[in-house]
Amino acid sequence: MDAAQIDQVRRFNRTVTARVGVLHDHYLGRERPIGEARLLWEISAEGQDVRRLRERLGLDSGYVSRLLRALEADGLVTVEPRPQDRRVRTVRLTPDGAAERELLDLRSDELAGSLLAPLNPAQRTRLVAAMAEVDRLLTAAMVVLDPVDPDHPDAQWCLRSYFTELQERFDTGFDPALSLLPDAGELRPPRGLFLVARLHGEAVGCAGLKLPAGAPAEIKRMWVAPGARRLGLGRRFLAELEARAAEEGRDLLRLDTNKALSPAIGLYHSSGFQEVPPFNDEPYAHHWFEKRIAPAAAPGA
Amino acid sequence: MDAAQIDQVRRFNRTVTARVGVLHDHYLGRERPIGEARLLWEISAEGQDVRRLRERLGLDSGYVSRLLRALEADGLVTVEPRPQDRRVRTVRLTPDGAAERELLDLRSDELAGSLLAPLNPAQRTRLVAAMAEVDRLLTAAMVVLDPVDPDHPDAQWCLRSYFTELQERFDTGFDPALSLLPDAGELRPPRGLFLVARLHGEAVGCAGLKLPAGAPAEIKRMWVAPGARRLGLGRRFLAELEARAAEEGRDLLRLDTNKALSPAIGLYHSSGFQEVPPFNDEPYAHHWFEKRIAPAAAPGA
DNA sequence: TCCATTCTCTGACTCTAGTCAGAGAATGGT
DNA sequence: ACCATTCTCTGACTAGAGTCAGAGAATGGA
Repeated sequence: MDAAQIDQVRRFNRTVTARVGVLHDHYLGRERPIGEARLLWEISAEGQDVRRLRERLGLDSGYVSRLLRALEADGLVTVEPRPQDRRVRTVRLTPDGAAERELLDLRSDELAGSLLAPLNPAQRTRLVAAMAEVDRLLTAAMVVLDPVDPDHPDAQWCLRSYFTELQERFDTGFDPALSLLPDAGELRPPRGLFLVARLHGEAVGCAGLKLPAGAPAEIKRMWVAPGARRLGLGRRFLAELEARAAEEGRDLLRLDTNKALSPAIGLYHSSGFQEVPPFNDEPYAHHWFEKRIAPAAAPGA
Repeated sequence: MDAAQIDQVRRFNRTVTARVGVLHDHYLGRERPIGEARLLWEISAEGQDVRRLRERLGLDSGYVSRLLRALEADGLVTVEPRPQDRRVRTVRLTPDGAAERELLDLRSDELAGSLLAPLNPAQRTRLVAAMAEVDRLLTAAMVVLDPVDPDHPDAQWCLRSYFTELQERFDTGFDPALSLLPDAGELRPPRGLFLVARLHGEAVGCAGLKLPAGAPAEIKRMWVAPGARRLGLGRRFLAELEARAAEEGRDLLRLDTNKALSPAIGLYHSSGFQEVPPFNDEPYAHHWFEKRIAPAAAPGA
């Protein structure tokens, strides 16, 4: 990360906060405080728990409560206890609220239009393309990888999605019972670990690492949600697992994969993995890879 | 401007205001109200007129005054009347103020770093490039073209800069006395017009149009400040002047230029101008261009 | 059944941001 | 010398954003 890059990012921040940020608030908050507008914006059609709203917007509970009271008074939302747990309250848009949200969407369109309007068509095309790129990469930068227990709901959700996808993509289908499944203990310290990738707190991918005694470290169950692909997440998982295996003093990383997963195969190749003869009897595997890695001492913190 | 473009811009706005906007304020405003921080940020080392600060930030004069009082009380700035015009007051950073600004810069670097940190080098390079593009195009979109009197200070400043630049770039040097200079009256309605381009209220370019009776319309003194180049401003000037000449019922636009101004020559070619034999005796001209345009009725408003 | 915990809400604040009207000093043109 | 204009500042506001402490209802577990 060199100084010129930092510099460009700074210039970008300046232009963009000046232009987009200010306008955004201005457009959105025309006849409504932006606190209320932001809240309205976050309430989806099916309703949201107050708790979740607070988390997403990072606001004080008292403040959110007050904002909700204001929206309720305007007849834009209803707030009701959730039947299963009456402490938690769920916010829903009324028809009026939905209409108001619609209006915010319209404003958002206007803002977008005002950014493009002064440009000629060629410039517009280039601006939109560059924005898409920035959007994609900033989104990628917002993804966090957390080690979790394989039994954690997020982990379980990822694994279920993973299996469903394999079932669809393998021409033979996929039956977990026939596969060499590591039991959860193998993907939990000290025998391994399991990472979940999250975007805005929502799970969007997973990857497991087996660290068997007396055998090479092995990557298992790497999956990225369709909506989070093309963000370099697979590569990031590989790098992270490699670093962690290295910290454990391992010098070899391996994995197996199915021929149907061609993007993954490309990823392994371009990440320094070499194809090797089968090292296990996984019935769904067609390719086996390994990569020499540099073992490192565990870091201080 | 199609719906897909609008949509992408909206997605961008959301990601960016969520990520950059919020962080920006957060980083910048750690121990100081962001109003003050923004102001501090805008005061350059040589000092700024209060008026200019107000314009750049788009704030109420009373508000700015109050903010300045606060910064002054903290010993970060001094405010003194400008000797030539004691109504205007100039703000200057004290050493403490410069240190504080330094700190803001550091914060800004941290923010930039935090955006890049989770990415791999290839992604960083792409992000930075895309940001530069967005930055450039949004900046371009912020430039406004205003018709002004050729005696207006902004126009005069542009013309002086223009002559200085010609002096440097022509291998013969440039002496305005030898050139075919239109007098100011020729670039002022009804005999012509003069446009100034402004970015954040600051002049960044100019272009004049002669509309002589019984002769083709002629573009004169088109210049773009070095800091505002590569924003498509030259092309925009040409388009604007063409439209205005058309409104006046003209069907031919012409101009002359010096061989040293190769980017301009490229621009003329790519904007539909054809090189023609000399139509005047301008001693500094090597190339003469003209373009047929479609005369139009003057618009209602 | 009791008790710690979770979740939301209310009241009572503080601080920023920003607006508006008008005063007062300088200036430029006549 | 006068007057309209320009520029900055002050006073008097409004309203939005956000914090903090604590009350009260539900819940889950011992």
